[in-house]
Amino acid sequence: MQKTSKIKHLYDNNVLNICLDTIDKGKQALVFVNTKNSAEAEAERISRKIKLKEKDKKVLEELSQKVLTTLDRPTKQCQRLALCVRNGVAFHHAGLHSAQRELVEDNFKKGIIKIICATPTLAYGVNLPAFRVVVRDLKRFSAPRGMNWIPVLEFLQFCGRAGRPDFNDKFGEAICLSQTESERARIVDNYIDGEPEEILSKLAVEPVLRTYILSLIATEYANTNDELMKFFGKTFYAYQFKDIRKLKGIITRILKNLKQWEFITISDDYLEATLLGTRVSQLYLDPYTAHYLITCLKRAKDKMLRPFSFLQMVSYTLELRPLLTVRVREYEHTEEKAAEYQSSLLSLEPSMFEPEYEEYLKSIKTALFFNDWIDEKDEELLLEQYNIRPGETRVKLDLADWLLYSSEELSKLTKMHGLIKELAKIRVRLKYGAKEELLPLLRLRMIGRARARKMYNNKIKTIEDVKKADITKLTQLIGKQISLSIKKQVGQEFREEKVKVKKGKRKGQTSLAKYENKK
DNA sequence: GGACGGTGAAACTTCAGGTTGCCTC
DNA sequence: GAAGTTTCACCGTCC
Repeated sequence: MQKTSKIKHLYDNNVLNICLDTIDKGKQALVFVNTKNSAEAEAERISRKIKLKEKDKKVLEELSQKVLTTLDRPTKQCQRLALCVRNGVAFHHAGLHSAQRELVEDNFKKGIIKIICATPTLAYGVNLPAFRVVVRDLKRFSAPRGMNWIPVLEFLQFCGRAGRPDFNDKFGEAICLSQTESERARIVDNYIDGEPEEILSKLAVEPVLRTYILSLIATEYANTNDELMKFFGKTFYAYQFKDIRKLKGIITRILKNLKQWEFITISDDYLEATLLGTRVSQLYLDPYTAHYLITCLKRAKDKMLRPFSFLQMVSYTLELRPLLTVRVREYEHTEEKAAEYQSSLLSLEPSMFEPEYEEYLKSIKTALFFNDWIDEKDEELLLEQYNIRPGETRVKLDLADWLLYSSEELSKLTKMHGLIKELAKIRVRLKYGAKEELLPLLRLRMIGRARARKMYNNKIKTIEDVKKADITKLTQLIGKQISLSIKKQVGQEFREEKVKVKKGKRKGQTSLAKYENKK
C-alpha cells in the first residue's frame, strides 16, 4: 500500500502546499488543528494564496456576503470567515454561529468551499468527507501537564473523514506533518502502526453515578441496596474494573448524601425518592447541583435580589463549566464587581486563599457576561470584552436557561413561590438578550430583541401600543409581512393590498471593504 | 514637520468539545 | 509548550 506522491514546495508552509496541490487536483481537503485560533489563522493563510477560477468567484462572493450578514452586526469572527470564504476557504469550530456553521458545511458538501480548517468538532458531529485530511497538530494543550499527544482514537476519527466514495474517490489520503525525524518515527509508531486506546467506563465519575442512582430509585427500578448493586454489577464499569467493593463504598456515600438532601428516604433498607428527588431526576440535574440551587434559593429572602443574583448562582454550577477565564488584567475589575454585588449574591464566597476562589471569580465574570447580554449588548462587544464567540454564547445561554428552569421547578416544590416570577422573567430576557422593558413586546411571534427595540424606541412599548399603532408606520419600522403578522396576533386583520409601503432606504449593506483595508 | 502605513521583533495570551428540560397562555 | 495576537519601535513616504 506504499505510495508516495510529490507535492510542489511553493511556500514555507506545508499545510498550505498540500492544500494548493489538492485544489490543483480539483479536490477538497480538511485540515485539523488544535485550537480555534489556529483554525482561523491557518484558514486565513491559505485563503490569501488561493487563485480562484473565474466561475467560482461569483458564487463565493455571494456566500461570503451571507456569512457576513448572519448577525445584525458582524463580529470580527464573521468578517474573518467572510474574507476566507470569498476565496473558497473556511474555518470550523464550536465558536461559530450555528447558521454560519451550516453554511460552511453545506457549501463544502456542494464543493464550493474547497478547504476547511477545523478543530475536532468537525470529526465528531458532522459527516463531511474530503479527498484529503491533513492532521496538522497531533499535540494539544490540556490542563495541568501542558502539551500532550492526542489519543489514537481521535486521530483515527480524523482520518476517517478521508475519501468520498459518493464522489467516486477510489481512496482518500490522510496526511500527518512532522518537524523532525524522531517525531516522524513517533507518529508512525504511535498513530499509524499503533493500537487505539481501550474505552473506559465513566460510570465511577461521581456526578454521573449520583444522577443514575437517584434516577434508578425515582423510577422504582431499584429500591434496595441489593437491587442497586445488582444493577451496577451488570454494567460495563463492573465488567471492566471488577472492583465492586470500591463501587459499593461510593454508592453508600452517595445514598447518604441523597438522604441528607431530602431527595430520598430510607426506611428498613427501602429506598424511595421524595417528590423533590423525583423532579430532580426528571430534570436530569446532578443531585449535587440541585441541592446547591435549593440552598441558594433559600438565601434569597435575606438578599437584595437582582438578575445578577440568579445569573451568578447558575454560573457557579459544575454544569456551566468551563467558565470564562479571568485574565490577569481583568482580575482587579472582577474582584471589584464581586464586591459591588456582594449583598445580592446567593452563593457563598470562598476565602481568597482557597483554590476554589479562582472558580468563584470566573463565575462572577460569566455572570457579568450574561448580565451584559440581557442588557442588550451585541455579540461583537461580547467577543471583544469576554472573548466569547457567538457559538459559545449560545451553548452557555442554553445551559443557563436549563438551570434557571430547573430553579423555577425547585422553587415550586420547596414552597418559594415568590421567586418563580423573577426566574421566569430572567429566562425570557436571557433567551432574547433584552432589557426588562422589552418583555411585553417579546411575547409576539416574529419579534426578537432587534425589532422589539426598534418599536420601543418609536414609542410602541406595549401590546396596547401595538393595537393603536398605525400600520403604515409599523411597516416602515419592521416591514410589511411582520407588521401584518403582529397586528393579527393582537386581534386586528388588515388586507395586505391596503397597506402602503413607503419606499425608504433599507438597512445599509454590510461590506467587507472596511475590514480589508485594515489588514 | 507631522500624519500615516508597513514591518518585524519582542512581549503577552491562551489553549477541544457536549448531553440533558419543557412547550408557554 | 507552542501558536497566535498585540504592542511598540523604527523607517519610509506623502502632504
